[in-house]
Order: sequence, then structure tokens, then C-alpha cells
Amino acid sequence: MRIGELAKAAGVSVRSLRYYEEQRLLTSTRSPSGQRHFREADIDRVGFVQRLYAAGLSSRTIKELLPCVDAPSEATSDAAMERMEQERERLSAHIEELVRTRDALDGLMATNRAHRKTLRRATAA
Amino acid sequence: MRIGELAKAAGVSVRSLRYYEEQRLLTSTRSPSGQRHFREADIDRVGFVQRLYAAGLSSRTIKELLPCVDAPSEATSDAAMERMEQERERLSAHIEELVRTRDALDGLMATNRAHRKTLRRATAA
DNA sequence: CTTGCCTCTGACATTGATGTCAGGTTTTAG
DNA sequence: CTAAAACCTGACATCAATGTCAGAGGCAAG
Repeated sequence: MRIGELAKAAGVSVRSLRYYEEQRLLTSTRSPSGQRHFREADIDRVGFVQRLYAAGLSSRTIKELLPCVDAPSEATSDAAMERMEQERERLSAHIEELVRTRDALDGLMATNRAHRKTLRRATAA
Repeated sequence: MRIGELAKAAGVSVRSLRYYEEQRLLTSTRSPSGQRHFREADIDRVGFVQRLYAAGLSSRTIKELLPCVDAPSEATSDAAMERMEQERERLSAHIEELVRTRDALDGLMATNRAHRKTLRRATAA
């Protein structure tokens, strides 16, 4: 499949795909004229990459983890395993913080709702 | 308290504090010579701002919400309330996505661990 | 062949929070 | 009084993923 097709299938811009390739997060074969060709499996790969991006991982980190996705049949280096554990930790911490922030927001909303109710009552009176 | 003191207390750079003020997320009184003076309460405020930043809110959005923090006693505009609900939704969606990503990472780690075990057994044999 | 769409490379722009540097004033400590 | 440390403004730099534009070539259909 050509780049435009992959872009549409994965819901990503063509520009981003070229960038991913540049960052070695994605590979393609080239037609004689130089056009990129991708495999079906690349749709999922792009999705995974996007997800990791959304989780705040950098290209550099993602690149370190991708070998584990591509070749889980080979021995995964200790370094990569450690990296994954580490990112998992980071992720958990981040999630926890977001939850706390959401709670804070909830508290804020409750307070404001209460005040609004008070005001309404005062106005009605 | 002066800016350096607040920076240390809140665990933020002096540069950031000046930026927050510029973005109107923080206010200060000025000494005759022009130095900023902050209140104790600003430590918490900076913490809150930082938390919202970490949650992916922009300065612009944070600015919209801060009035609700400062003056919960006044009527909070419908717009601000809606804004909060909206950000809460965004936050929840983000959290969910992160959890799914973490699950994916867990799956990846399990797969790789399994393969490593297999390899170890093969090596031992 | 031509028209239109897709692709190529390469380069520059953007965004947002923050770092950093320069040159100058204020405050504090000795 | 003096030196060090903290502060001021203003400006430019940075990072990372993406957008965007320009100029050129590729490919399918009429």
C-alpha cells in the first residue's frame, strides 16, 4: 500500500508517516521510482506508535521498544526489558497524577455548584 | 516572599513563575524597586497550575478556570462550568487511553518474558 | 498526450513551556 | 563599603511532532 492509503487507514497525516520513517519507527520498501510501499501490518504498527506518543513517550524511547514488538521471538535485551518496566512505572505515576487532578477538578466543580445553588436561593428569596 | 523563595517552595524555576505571571495565572505586588512579592497562598496556586499543566491543559484553558478557584463565592459563569466539565471529560478519556497503553505494554512484557524463558530453557538443554 | 492526483525531497514555520544569556539594579552579608 | 547573590527586562534558543510550501517526477484515465 502506498503512503496515502496507510495514512488514511491509520488516521495519521502523510507527513507524520514520513517522519516516523525518518525516526526509524517505520520502514518501507521503495518502488523503482522511489515511492514507499507499506505492509498491512504497518497499520497496527502506526497505531501502536501513536498510542505511545499519546502516552508521552519520545521517538527515541519508542525506537528502543519497537524491537520487542518486531522480534519477540528473539532474546529481548535486558536493557529493553528494563526500559519497558521503567516506562510502565512512569505511565502508572502519570495516570495516578491525572486521577488526582481529576479529583481536584471534581472538588472544584462541587464547590462552585454549591455556591451557585446558594446564590440561586438568595436570588429567589 | 520573593520570587526565588516561591520558586524553591513550589519546586519550579524562577523563569516559569515569571511566565505564569505574564500569562496571568499568577499575580504579584511589586516593591518600590520593582521586585515581585508573592503570598503564601501562591505556593498552592503554583502547584495547582503545575498539576493542570501536567494534565495537558494549556495556559489559556487554565486561565479560564482560575477564576473558579479564586472566587468560588461569586457566581461561576456557565461558560466556566461547562469548560470544567469538558476538561474533566478530556481528562477521563486521556486516563483511559493511558491505562489501555499500559495494558498493551504489560502484554508486550509478558510476551517477551515468555520468550526469554523459552530461550533460557533451550540454552540450558 | 494531457489532466489530475499522488508522491518525492528539502526546507522553513509553528506551538508552548522553559532555558539561557546579557546588561543593569537591588538586596543582603561580611 | 564592598562583594556576592538575587532580581529586573528583553531577547533569543530549544525541543518535538507536525503543518505547509515549492518544485519535480510518477501514474492512471480520458
